[in-house]
Amino acid sequence: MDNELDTKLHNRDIKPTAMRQLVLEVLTEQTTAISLPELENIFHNADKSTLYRTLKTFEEKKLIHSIDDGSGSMKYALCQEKCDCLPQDLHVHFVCSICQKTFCLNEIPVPTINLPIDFTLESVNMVIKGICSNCN
Amino acid sequence: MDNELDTKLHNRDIKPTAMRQLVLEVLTEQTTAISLPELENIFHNADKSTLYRTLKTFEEKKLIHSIDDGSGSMKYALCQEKCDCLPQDLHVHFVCSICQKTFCLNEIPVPTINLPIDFTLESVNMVIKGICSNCN
DNA sequence: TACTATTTGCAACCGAGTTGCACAAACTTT
DNA sequence: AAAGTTTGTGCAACTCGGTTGCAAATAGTA
Repeated sequence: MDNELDTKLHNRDIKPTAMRQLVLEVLTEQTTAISLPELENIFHNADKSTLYRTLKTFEEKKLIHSIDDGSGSMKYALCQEKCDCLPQDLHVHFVCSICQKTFCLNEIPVPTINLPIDFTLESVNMVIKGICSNCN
Repeated sequence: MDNELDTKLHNRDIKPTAMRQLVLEVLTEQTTAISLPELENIFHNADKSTLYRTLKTFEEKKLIHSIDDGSGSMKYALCQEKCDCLPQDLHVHFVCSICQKTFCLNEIPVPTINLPIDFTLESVNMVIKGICSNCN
């Protein structure tokens, strides 16, 4: 017996505990990225460090990616199915200065940059701040 | 009597107190961006909140800009002479995963992004992580 | 000089993130 | 099934960057 969430977990080599299923379910429902404190509010009876470690595990296994949107708390969002979080997989993020929501602009890959000589690239965090379509 | 630092402060409408002159001097010496904790280490006898407020003032007056490089502490670096910190003034930043230093790539403006319909742009934070020329 | 505004220093606090440790649950091996 | 091992969870405590209130000090002004 293996629903869609369990499959996702299994595909990323994560054992499907109850906690993980619940967290993944919430993450799946979101249209915008979510933070650990927000997750704590949703699961107000769950333990902070368990949620924390759940996110860490998910991130390590590349089920989710983290976005430092400058809000003071890291945001997390589901990766695309075959994402490896390599530079070529990365997309631009957008944070709304009104509603504070953080969007994955999955259709917009991070632009290629010509780094100065002897600088090598590992990853890119590109966050655009502005006003989102809901608030505009 | 008005040295170069005082002129810089004056140009940005900041009263040149002793503390501010010292902090600006340190900022001017840096080739990479610096954080509040680092600044505290340099001025080990100065007060944290004074340094904090000094940076805030500098940033408000656009003498410096802040970079959220994902290290956990905000970094600060001098703005270009006529910078207004508008989107078209922004440049790419680079953080080295070995020496942890954060560089302003002043020659590299942040690329223009075509946002989805009804999204409006205010600012961009683009941080590239990799290995710098010193560590390569 | 007296008054007002600004800056500084101190202390205390907040909140996100993190860790150690003991207990619980799941999985292995016989 | 029992014993042993690995993995996950819950709790408490802590770190650290950032921030604020307030009073003392300093600078600027009438």
